[in-house]
Amino acid sequence: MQYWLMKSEPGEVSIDHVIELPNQMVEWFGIRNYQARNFMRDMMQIGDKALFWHSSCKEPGIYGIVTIATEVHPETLQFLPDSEYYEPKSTPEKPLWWCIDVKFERKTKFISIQELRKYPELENMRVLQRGNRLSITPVSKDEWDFIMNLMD
DNA sequence: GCCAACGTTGGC
DNA sequence: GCCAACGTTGGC
Repeated sequence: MQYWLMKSEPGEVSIDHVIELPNQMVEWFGIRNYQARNFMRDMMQIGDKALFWHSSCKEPGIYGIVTIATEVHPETLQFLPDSEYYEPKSTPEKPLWWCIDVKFERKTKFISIQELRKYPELENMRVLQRGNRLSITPVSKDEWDFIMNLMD
């Protein structure tokens, strides 16, 4: 099993929004970055766990935990001409963008990015690196365990 | 709203 | 296939 960190703008999909959805699941739509796509398409497996991060908001940081709940599948919005995520180059026969669905596991104590930066144990976390713009990043088991302890 | 960092695009 | 220009991300 692998661990991940997944960013979402709370104005689009917040952890509280996921709780309200059927089965508490949501397609991880709208990813238009190849590295992030490849993580989902090639590396994620059902049962992997991810830190749910709110970005582009007043208090960026970790708000909850979700699990990877489906196999990888073509992302739906790329085929919808009216969607802001429409991708004319993509076809159902040869989809360009792939994603998984995540399922709500639990809300956690909020841990801000400033707090995460305090710990030398977490200094290599991808999300904390200067200039990081990747919305899906791997988290090591050590980092994961350390963060779980912070939440107790 | 600024801007650093980095990804993408497209002319050559 | 190089690389300048441009666009996007996202913390601050």
